[in-house]
Amino acid sequence: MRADAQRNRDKLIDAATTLFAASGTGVSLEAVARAAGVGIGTLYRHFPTKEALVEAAYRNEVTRLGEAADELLRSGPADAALAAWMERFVDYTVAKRGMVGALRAIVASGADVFAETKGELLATITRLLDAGAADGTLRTDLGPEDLMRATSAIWSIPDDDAWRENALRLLGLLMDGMRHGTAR
Amino acid sequence: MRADAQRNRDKLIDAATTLFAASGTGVSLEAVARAAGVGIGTLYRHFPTKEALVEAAYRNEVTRLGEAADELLRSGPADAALAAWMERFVDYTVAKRGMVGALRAIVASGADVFAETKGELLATITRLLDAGAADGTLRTDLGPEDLMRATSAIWSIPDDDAWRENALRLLGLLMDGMRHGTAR
DNA sequence: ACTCAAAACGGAGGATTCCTCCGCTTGGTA
DNA sequence: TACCAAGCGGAGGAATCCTCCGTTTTGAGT
Repeated sequence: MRADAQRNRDKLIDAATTLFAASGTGVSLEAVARAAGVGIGTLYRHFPTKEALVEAAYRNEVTRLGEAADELLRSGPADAALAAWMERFVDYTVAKRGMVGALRAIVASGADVFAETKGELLATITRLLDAGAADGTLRTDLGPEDLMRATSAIWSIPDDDAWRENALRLLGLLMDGMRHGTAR
Repeated sequence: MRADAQRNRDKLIDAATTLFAASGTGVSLEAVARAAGVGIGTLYRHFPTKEALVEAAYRNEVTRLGEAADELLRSGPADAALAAWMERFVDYTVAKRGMVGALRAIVASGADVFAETKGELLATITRLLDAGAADGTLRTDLGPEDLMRATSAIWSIPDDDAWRENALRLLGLLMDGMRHGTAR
């Protein structure tokens, strides 16, 4: 890749991350290109579809969430780690509100769009669930996709002052089900 | 309202319900108008926005789901009624796959779009939860909105052959949390 | 340092979709 | 029947996603 191409690619990802976090992924691609200081054609050459740009913008952030899960697993039982990780997830979303639409799309994607980002998220949850199976603190009859989907319910909470509180209560329900479910 | 206006309104709702159920609400409004045999201007006079048409198309169906809940409450304890109602919800969604996008929008709507339909859904869940509080089979620290949002997670399940099975497993997790949660 | 082909650039414009406007037609009452 | 408010339909404005193609820039090889 040529040097200027790499520079423009980085500028595009930066601009997209900022704009998406601030105003959601409804932002027009022309606005992203303008903010990055490049033409619309350049944007489309680097990211053939809007989804590709969205995925690129959030890959890093998802990776960081995965690292946080590993750290939590090292310092306590799996159920506590899972609960704490969910809480971190909530706080992360509070900080980058516009990400909600993108995350929803990532989780909901059935086929191959967002496949890598989704896979990374699933791998993180799998590590948490495996640890729960090993130390016996979590039920074992639900897969990582089940939990990821259940967690995605927080994206449908309206965006008001009580958002964080509502999200935590919802995740508390899930944690109770995961800990005290009928099948261990 | 003039007779021809009423006729056209009904034709539009019929056409919209059919097309939305078959292909989702992504269908263009011109296609709906064409299927109803009216002009696009007529469609917009009756339903000023796309959302208004979507809401009109599904109001009836939501009412019917509410009646089903009352019937279930008459024939058993609240936790069983809630579980059975959720199952009915799943089967309903299987039948009208295109409705998913609309339901997601209804549940997620924070302000006033879809307010009536959402209110009807909430009233139904409230009746189920109140019954659970009365007979002691369900925890009481979660509100109807919490449960509705948690249930909405099934909309993010990819649309394949295992959809129903996946949805039921997810709702089973919720029911376990609702029955065996820490706070009663 | 220079050449030059390949690669990247940028913006005009095609296609689709939501929605508005306005001249024509029709239903229902006097 | 005669009238006119109400309803009708479709052309077209605006926003958005994405494509095409002539122009500019880069950097490897001499």
